[in-house]
Amino acid sequence: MPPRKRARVTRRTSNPGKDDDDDGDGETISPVKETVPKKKTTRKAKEVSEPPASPQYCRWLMKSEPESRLESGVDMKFGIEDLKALPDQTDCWDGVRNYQARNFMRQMKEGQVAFFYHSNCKEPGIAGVMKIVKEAYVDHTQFDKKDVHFDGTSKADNPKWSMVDVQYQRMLKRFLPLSELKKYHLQHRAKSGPLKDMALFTRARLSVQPLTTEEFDFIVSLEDEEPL
DNA sequence: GCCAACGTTGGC
DNA sequence: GCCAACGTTGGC
Repeated sequence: MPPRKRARVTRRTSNPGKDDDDDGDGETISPVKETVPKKKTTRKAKEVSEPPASPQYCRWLMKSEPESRLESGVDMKFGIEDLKALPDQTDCWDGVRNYQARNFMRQMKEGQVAFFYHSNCKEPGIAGVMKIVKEAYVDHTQFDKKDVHFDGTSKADNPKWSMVDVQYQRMLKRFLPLSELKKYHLQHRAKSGPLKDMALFTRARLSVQPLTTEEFDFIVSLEDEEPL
């Protein structure tokens, strides 16, 4: 991994008390309902604790700030151009300090794709596409006292935070501004369309969020449309 | 720079 | 376990 990483997104040092909530990702967004096979006397508790029956997503959206902003003296800037400029155009997505976002990263599988979203900037929106090239592993910055995202409550034998590696794939043919996505979202909410429940609007502050394939495909199709 | 939305903390 | 205070995210 590259030398100096700026962080992205959610920081927050949490505390020992309530940590680990495994993974469930409490969600309200679940597209798929799961019927729990409760019956059966023959089967005992299946394996240990179940991997929570969460719907499995395979498309993602990840936010990062493309413009300079100092946080504790450290520049948080990391836009898609910065990812593209790295060796192998690959980087680890460190610094996520929000349980829901972390849990989504833990669900990511190698080869899946994610939108690179530019947040907290002049023109927020989706800039391009990247690919997950390494599944969730320990985010080392939680143990680095010098890092902005150091978390003193995380223990080496039970690390709290994870990250994945992402690789630049391509820019979108045109930048898709949040304002445009929002128009579609409102339209689709009124008439029912693919973006009616998009997490970008229903869970505004989530820095790592899932997309259904319908949402993803619709958004990609906008590349060839005139700006709304 | 403002501030609404919302996650986290911690007293009780 | 409730909930008020607090801190952060991120659009505008």
